[in-house]
Amino acid sequence: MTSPATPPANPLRRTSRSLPIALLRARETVMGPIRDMLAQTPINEQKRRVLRVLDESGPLEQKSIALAACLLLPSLTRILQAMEADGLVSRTSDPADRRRTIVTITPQGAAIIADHAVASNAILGRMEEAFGADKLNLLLDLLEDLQKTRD
Amino acid sequence: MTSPATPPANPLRRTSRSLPIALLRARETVMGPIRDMLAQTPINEQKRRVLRVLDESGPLEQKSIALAACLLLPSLTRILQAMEADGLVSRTSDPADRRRTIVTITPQGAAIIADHAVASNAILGRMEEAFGADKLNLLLDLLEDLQKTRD
DNA sequence: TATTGTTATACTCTATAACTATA
DNA sequence: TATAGTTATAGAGTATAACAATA
Repeated sequence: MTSPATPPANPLRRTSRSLPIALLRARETVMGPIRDMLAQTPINEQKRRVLRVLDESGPLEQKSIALAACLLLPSLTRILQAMEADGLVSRTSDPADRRRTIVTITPQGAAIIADHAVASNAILGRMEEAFGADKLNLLLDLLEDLQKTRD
Repeated sequence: MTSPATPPANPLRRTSRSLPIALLRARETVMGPIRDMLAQTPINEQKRRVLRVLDESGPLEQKSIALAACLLLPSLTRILQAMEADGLVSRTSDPADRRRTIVTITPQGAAIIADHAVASNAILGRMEEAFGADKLNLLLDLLEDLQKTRD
């Protein structure tokens, strides 16, 4: 006998089929070489996400940055204070709605992201080779779709 | 004109096509309702991962738990001490190699996981409905494949 | 009255190194 | 000499609430 006569009424999925766990494991796999790269630069994962978002979208209010970079506003406040002190971003209050703070990436901040691009693309290239470019694109399509269900 | 005549030499992918960022955003999307569920139970995300892994695999040494649950060994040490004090797991040293500690889920630990199953499966059911069961399975297949590239 | 962002606080995980016990 | 796990420590993110300024 290798299994009970009656399975549990509400069995949980195997952890490899649990989306939260599978996403986390996949992210750890992917982040390994990227963490090695970041260790040689003056920013960490969170600051890199903030710079990537600003570099892509242009100046943004903090609430939008928090959503796009997956950070809570109190965390982002502290991170941006450090980044502003380091000259990576600048902040001005929005003249149209002075509750809002508009954050802009500085040339120094953009330079760090540009410096990462070579190493970053090399890491992705190796991953495409190991995993398959078609599968990688399909995976990114599905992840993008999934994000759209976030209201 | 909507784009510069010559793009940067090493442009970075859009953040929605950056695998680390896309995986993180997808995970945040998925974890929303699961965090609501966990808030009503006596365990947090990390402890739930540990219990899920032990419930699935049976007794394991800590190094294997750390890998499967995406936790560092020092973090796991502290988490398991709390979980043992709460009666969710038990630990014994491996007689075959006394450096190793074998961790086993207790009936109380298994009961917590079983209690989660109904709510957890309901959450996944809603996600299947919003996202599509076929796409979800394809996504899980790809994530499982990606994990295999982790050596 | 609601929203944006800041501050404060307690908790927890991360990351690294040093250490113990065992092999 | 290498490995499994623990301890120590510094740093940082998480989560929540309370608060200020603005709309």
